Amino acid sequence: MDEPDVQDDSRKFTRESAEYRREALILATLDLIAEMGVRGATVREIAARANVTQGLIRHYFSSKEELIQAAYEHHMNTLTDQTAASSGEGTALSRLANFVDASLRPPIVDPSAVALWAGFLNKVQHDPKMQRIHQRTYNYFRDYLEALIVAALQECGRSINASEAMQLAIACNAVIDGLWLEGGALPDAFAEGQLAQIGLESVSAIIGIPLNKEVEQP
Amino acid sequence: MDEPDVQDDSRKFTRESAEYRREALILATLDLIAEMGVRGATVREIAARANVTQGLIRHYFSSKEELIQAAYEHHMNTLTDQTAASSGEGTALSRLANFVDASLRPPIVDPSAVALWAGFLNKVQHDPKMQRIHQRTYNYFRDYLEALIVAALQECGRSINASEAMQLAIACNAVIDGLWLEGGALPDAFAEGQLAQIGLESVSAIIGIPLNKEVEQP
DNA sequence: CTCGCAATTATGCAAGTGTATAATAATTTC
DNA sequence: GAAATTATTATACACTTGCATAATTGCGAG
Repeated sequence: MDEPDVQDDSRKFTRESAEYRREALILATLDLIAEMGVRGATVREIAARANVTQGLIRHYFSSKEELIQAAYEHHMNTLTDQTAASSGEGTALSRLANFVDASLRPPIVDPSAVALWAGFLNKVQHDPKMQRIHQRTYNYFRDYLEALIVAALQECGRSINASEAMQLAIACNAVIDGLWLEGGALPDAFAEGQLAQIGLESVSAIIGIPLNKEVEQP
Repeated sequence: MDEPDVQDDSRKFTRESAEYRREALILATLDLIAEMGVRGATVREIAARANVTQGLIRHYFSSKEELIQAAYEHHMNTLTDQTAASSGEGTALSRLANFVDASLRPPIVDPSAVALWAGFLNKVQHDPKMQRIHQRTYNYFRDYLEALIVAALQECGRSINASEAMQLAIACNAVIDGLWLEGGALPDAFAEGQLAQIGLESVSAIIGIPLNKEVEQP
């Protein structure tokens, strides 16, 4: 008797770093909210998916609310990081095109991503702390887009004032968001690349500059 | 003692038509989902807000799930009805302008409306019946918009093929949806009329026709 | 090597959940 | 106007929820 278990040795659990456990819990939470909505993200489910028992959540977060806030912040940071990476190098025009294109393809366009957004919305509308995170991320995106637009226009020898720039950024941001939303909500309604193409053409039309994603040639 | 109650006579309840009760329950459900998310829309809360006891829900709907489906369908029908009414009479150009304008002002742009949309999304993604309702409404909007766009272009002596028309409709729909979303999610971030103005300019740019909402003069 | 401490599990609880069933009372029917 | 009907209420139940507290157990310090 007492033979060691098939894979594990007979330890009942292993200690992990606080960082590792926190992240595991946060990722499990995001997964569950995307899949089943906040309603389905119960402490027991979260704990199970993170391979711990439910008591541990209270050891790392003083309440479920705090865990959800942490998860939201984590998610939003991931989003902005992905964005910053997407537009890469090159002329302002090509960076803008890359940004639009990347925003309208997987993994950004994805049913889970939209589900996650929707799952958080209620909390965002009611909890001031989450409101701040939301506003910060939205502003980050819009300002980023605005800078790209202004730079692209300048490259074409055109210049606009601050108010016009903001309006263009709001409009372009809206096209992207709208397409993102529809692509995530109706995944089978659009062909591959269709959203990106429509997005590029729409942004082109709005800012008045022809805009083509660079086709990289070997 | 035993004086009759202030307003009511001493009846313990009054019977109402099935139609009235069903609608009351549905409206209570929509209110609650908008306010607190699906999570907050419990049978007891719904019943309380509809001024009945919880048992009655099961008398009109075989399950809570069915009530929620009915509520969703009701909501979507309301949306399409409002839309059809918004664009009114006149030239195709002015009808298109009116449609865009109405879609980007209250009561369409409204935090509760966005909250409602978000609250339903999970169910929509998982329940085939709700998926069908969603798809039907989305198609309705897009086709409606597409027809307006084609007519407006024709009025200007331009014509496009079916594929181009669909792309323009998708793009315009996306701008509207995106602006709608942002206006509902960040109510204080936009001045009155700003969303409508940006929407009109963006749609103008996308379809390549100057488009101004008619200023009605007395 | 063993001891102490913190990470982790185990157990319990009160409140809230959807649903089922029985009891009541308002309206209709004859 | 009494009886049948059924809309409505009242009560109960099994289950889930978040949270609290106690009991373990892995692991590093001495």
